[in-house]
Amino acid sequence: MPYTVGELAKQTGVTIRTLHHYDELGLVSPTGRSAAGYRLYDDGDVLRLQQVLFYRDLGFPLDEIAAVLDDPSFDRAAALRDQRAELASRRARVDGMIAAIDRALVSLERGAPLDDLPSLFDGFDPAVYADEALARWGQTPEFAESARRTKTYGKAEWEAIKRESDAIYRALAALMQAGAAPDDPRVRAAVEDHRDHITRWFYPCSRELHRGLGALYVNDPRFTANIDRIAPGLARYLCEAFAAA
Amino acid sequence: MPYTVGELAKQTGVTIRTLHHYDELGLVSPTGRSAAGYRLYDDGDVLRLQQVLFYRDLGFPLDEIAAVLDDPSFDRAAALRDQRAELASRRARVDGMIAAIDRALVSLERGAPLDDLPSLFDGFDPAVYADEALARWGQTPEFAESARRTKTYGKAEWEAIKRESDAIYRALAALMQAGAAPDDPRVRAAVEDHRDHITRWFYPCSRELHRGLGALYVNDPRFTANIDRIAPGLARYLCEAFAAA
DNA sequence: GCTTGACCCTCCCGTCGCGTGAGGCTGGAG
DNA sequence: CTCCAGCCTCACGCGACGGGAGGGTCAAGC
Repeated sequence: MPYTVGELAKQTGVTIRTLHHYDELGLVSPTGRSAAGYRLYDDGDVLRLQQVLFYRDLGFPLDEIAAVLDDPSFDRAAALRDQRAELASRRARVDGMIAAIDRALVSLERGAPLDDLPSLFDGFDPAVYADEALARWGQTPEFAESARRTKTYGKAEWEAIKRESDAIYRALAALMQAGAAPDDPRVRAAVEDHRDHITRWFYPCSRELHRGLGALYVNDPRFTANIDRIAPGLARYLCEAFAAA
Repeated sequence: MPYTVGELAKQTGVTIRTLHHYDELGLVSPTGRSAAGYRLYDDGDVLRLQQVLFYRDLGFPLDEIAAVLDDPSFDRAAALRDQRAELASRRARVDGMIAAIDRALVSLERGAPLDDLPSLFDGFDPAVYADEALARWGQTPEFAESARRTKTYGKAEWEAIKRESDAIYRALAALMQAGAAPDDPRVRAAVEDHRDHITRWFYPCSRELHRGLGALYVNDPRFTANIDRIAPGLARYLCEAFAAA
């Protein structure tokens, strides 16, 4: 005894529109049609639908569900593990947003009237930059200029600096992950962006100074950890890229 | 010194397309245009963009961002708390999916060849139903019929039963939350669906028996908790609705 | 003065999983 | 024969852009 869309919808808790959708995708197509064109689902179709809904409830996209179900040789366990990893990273992103909201709420309570203060450098205090510079470059004129200029920066500037550097790092991380060599022209361009960023915000940065900065990124675990948070191995890659420019 | 789209994109790490998008939404519109029609963003526009990106990174939808930024009297703290709650429920959903995947992986490892076994009743063993029925209805013929029939049910059937009952409960929860009275005709229809569901899967369920079931839902904390997981207060509402039918 | 290449513009279709109609047949009950 | 519930096929809409087509603009080098 075959089911019509309405009956099947009631049984499975999906809407009729969803059944239509799955039919036009070829994901769950009724075996038969009545003379008037009504969709008629038999028991096999119902089973198929339940399998689809099983994977859907696990967050799989519909095209992957089709792939899993239509290929008996598909490695289900691997698919589940992949999906688990995907969900885990989704959860991590949500956790990050929640943490950022909590930080914003705290600083709001502390009386900061602007709620756009940027929960800056999340966890990486700009003061660390200053300490680093002091320890390494001591009394160099570059440090003096940087200190003089950064002293005048407010929240807006630090926000801008962080966004800009993040953008550059992300671009370089993407190139790294795409397998671009450190002397690839696109990498060189991004490296120049970074040097320009340092020059505009901190001090005039020569290529030589820039190479030194690259060395710092791999030799100081605090810098390494912070940079590698964007992408594992990025600090080392930056060091090589800065040297190749 | 105003910025063009490309310059601003580099500074902020967004794409040019995103800037176009925000412009056509009126979310961040450049103050000026060059003679040739190029968008020219001044410092105020940049600030505005950074505020938008701040909220975007917290997961706010763009229309809410516009509302927050365009209304100075907007309660930012409340908006942040609301968004936090939204993210928390998103996180809970992802957690549920991950837990379901883990259960599926475990049963796959245990050698179950079908990966569509449904991680049934997540945490609510069907055996509980049996125990309940035994304690309450002892030797009634209804229990006998139910026991005889459910004995033959396999995974597929239990899956179907759960889906069907979930669908009915969700429909009733929606009606409850919409403020429908327990004797509302739509509620009556859904109640009949539920009674029919019991009759088809377990035992012939008269209206009287159904009322008894409703009482069980509020008097037994296990049932209450399980049902209220779908929506708080649903168990009580069901009891009233079953009585009003 | 002209070409080149990098930049900019405005449409406009595609994504993903359906929701939500519009406009029109069909099937069983009264 | 008439109702009304239920079915059908389009087809647009959402959210936040991605990406490309087709075409103007700007600074630099020849």
